[in-house]
Amino acid sequence: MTFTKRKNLSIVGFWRFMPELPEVETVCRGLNKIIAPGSTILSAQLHCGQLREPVTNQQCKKLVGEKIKNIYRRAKYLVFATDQYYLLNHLGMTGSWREGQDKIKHDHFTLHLQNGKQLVFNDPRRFGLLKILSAKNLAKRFSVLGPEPLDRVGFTAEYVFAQTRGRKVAIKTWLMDQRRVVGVGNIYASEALFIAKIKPTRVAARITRNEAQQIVTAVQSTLETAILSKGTTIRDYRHAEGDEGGFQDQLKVYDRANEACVICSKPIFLQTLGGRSTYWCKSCQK
DNA sequence: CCTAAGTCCTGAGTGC
DNA sequence: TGCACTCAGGACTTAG
Repeated sequence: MTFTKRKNLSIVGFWRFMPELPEVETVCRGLNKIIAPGSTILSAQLHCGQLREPVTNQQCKKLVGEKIKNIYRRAKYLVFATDQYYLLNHLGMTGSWREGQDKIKHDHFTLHLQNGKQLVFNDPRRFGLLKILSAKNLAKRFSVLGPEPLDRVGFTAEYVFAQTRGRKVAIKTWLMDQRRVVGVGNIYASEALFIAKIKPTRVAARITRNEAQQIVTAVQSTLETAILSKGTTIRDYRHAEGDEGGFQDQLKVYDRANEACVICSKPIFLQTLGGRSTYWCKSCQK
């Protein structure tokens, strides 16, 4: 492992983990503690404008002098709300924020705050996103997103049942479609379907009303437990210092190909579904 | 060579 | 024939 261990980390740490909803939520809470109770931006420096969408230093300069009122999460996005603008950020696959004065490889953006702290966005694969938007344009971007999975009003069995009618995609692919419900990525889709005892390959339209309820309950309990564990840290970053998630120890199927099912002891099956690694138990999930 | 957490785009297909 | 929508597959990128 060539990963450089980070020392003297703040609460933000050097987050390197799977950015699905629980991870983004964890990052969001940490960032809010750093900016609390609200910090004015002294400078906003771009080091690389080639992320998922191009961004220019000139656009970033609009943030200078703005006060960050709060940072919130919508879907897998982070939104830094300032007086006049919204800094929209997506972690992509490998994006992370840390507090620190040092500069390392793949640092793309630095915010200097009046409280003396610096927030740095790092993203090796550059699948992440940084955008400075007006309220109107932010709303436009978010208009395509489905309900928050932890919203008991928007994400219900009735909703899942209705929205899966006529859908021929596999239920796992459906769950990961951010237009249907947000925040569920490849790890938690496998995990939630294991809890729901439904096989990931099931055609969405064949989900029954009762199964829709099982899916809603499983998605919510999985995500809430993961948030309590501060997310999942896995693979290359497993040994990184700093704030590390703990949910990887609770994964029941993801990354456990051929290992014993925690329920029936039969080997966990790995298959590619919609181009993504999918883990499930052929015995427990129907 | 393979794999990887997310999203966006294209093109083929379907149904009205 | 359009039009709107669905869905599968690939592309983007770097690192191990």
